[in-house]
Amino acid sequence: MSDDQNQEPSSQSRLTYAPAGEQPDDLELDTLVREIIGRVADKWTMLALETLTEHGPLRFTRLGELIGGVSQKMLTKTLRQMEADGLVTRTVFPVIPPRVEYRLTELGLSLSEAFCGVWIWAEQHRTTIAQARQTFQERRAASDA
Amino acid sequence: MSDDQNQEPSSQSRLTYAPAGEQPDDLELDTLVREIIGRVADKWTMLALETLTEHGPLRFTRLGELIGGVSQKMLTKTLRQMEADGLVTRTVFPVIPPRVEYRLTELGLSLSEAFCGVWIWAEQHRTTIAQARQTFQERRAASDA
DNA sequence: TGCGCCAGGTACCCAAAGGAGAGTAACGTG
DNA sequence: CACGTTACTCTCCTTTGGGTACCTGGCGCA
Repeated sequence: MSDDQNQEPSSQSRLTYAPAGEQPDDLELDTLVREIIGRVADKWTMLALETLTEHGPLRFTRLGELIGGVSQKMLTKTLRQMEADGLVTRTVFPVIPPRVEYRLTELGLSLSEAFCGVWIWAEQHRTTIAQARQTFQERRAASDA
Repeated sequence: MSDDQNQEPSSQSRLTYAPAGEQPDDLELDTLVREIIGRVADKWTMLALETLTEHGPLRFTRLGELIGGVSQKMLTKTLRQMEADGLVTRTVFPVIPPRVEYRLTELGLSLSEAFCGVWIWAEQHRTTIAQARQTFQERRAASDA
C-alpha cells in the first residue's frame, strides 16, 4: 500500500477522526447532507413540524402551547430557522394585537412525511427500548459489584 | 370545556408554554416518545447508525474514521448510549491490542430503516433548501436596508 | 391613565455539548 | 527498554443550548 495519500504526519495527535478518503464531490455532497441532517434532526424542529402537520397553520402562542415545554426564545429561534430553510412560511397580519401565522410549506410537509417513519418506530419500540435500558443498567450494576 | 384544570393564575409570567390539556395517559406516552426521539434524533447517533448500516460491523477507530469529524469522546458517548438503548452490541475481544466490535441489533437496523426516508429527503431536497436559504438571506438583507 | 393583549427582542445566566490533549493498560517488536 | 498499538478515560477549555425575566408597540377597555 502506498501511503502518499495519507497526509497525517504522525498517526497520533489526531483525536478527531478526519473523514476517510472519498471522492471530493461525494464528500461535498455528504457534507451538505450532514449539515442539513444536523439542522432538521433537532428536537424543537421535529416537534414543531409534527404539531403543524397535525393541527394545520397555527399562530405563535398556540403553537407554543401545543408543542409544550418550549420557551418563547427557542420557539422563535426554531421557527426562524425553519423559515430560513423553507420549511414554513411566516405570515404577519397587520392588525392589533399582532397576528402571525405559521404554515408548513410543501418542503416542510415532505420532511414531516419522511420523519413519520421515525415517530412510528419510536411508538412501536418504546417498550423494547425501555427493556433494553433496564437490562443495560442491571448488567452495569452487576459488573460494578 | 371546564377550565378547572387550568391552574395558571395570571396568563402572563409563564414564558415557557406548558403542554396544552391532554388525557394523562396520552401525555405519558407522548412524553416517552418525545424522550426517545430526543435521543435517537441526534447527529452522531444518526451518522453512526447509517455508517454501521452501510459497512456492517466495525471496530471503534474504523467507525470513527468512516463517520468523520467525530471526536473519540463523542464517539464513545454515542456508542454507549446506543448500546444502552439496545441499538448496537459491543463485543470486546480479549486480545492485545484490544479489539472492540460494534454491530447493529435488529432494533438498530429497524431504526436505520425508519431514518432512511429522512436521508433520502435530505439528498433530494438539498438544492431546494440551499435556494431557500439564499432567498431568505437576500430578503433579510433587503429589509435591513 | 393605566393595564392587558400578542409576538416577539434583548440581556443575563447556567448547564450541557463537544473539542484538544494527555494518560493508561498490556503486550509485541526493534 | 523504549516505542507502537487500540480503545478508551480524564481533565481543561470554549461554544452552544436553553431558561428567566424585562422591554416594546398600538389599541380597546375600565
